[in-house]
Amino acid sequence: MTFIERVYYVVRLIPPSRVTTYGMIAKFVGTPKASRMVGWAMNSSHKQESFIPAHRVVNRNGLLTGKAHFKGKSMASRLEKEGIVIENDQIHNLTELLWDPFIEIQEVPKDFYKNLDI
DNA sequence: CGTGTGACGGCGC
DNA sequence: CGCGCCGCCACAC
Repeated sequence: MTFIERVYYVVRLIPPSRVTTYGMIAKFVGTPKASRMVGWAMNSSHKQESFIPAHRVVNRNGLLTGKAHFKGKSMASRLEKEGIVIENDQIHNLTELLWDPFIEIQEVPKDFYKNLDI
């Protein structure tokens, strides 16, 4: 799988009312220092046919840094609809809501890390 | 091919 | 503590 495919795969697994961070996704997909690339991937995620809950990806402090890229319903309102409380574009109880892919994802497709050296 | 561009993160000051 | 620098890397052009 390509970098983008791996990122989309992980983001699709984030359940409602939970969030994860760009850094965690970057680490999980095998490029721990490429967290910016995760944001870059989210930028074009809306073009995908299947739904990708990009609003559930926030920065390490729980800030909604990607909010400017949402058309229609805002990033905050999408999260609030799932019961997440936001104040000043920031999730307060991030540690409780955090969805850690290393803990939550039991197994990945065989070709997930195919073109990657780890 | 070369280069610019980020929805980030870590580290130093 | 906050702020700013810089490494990062997939992709468009």
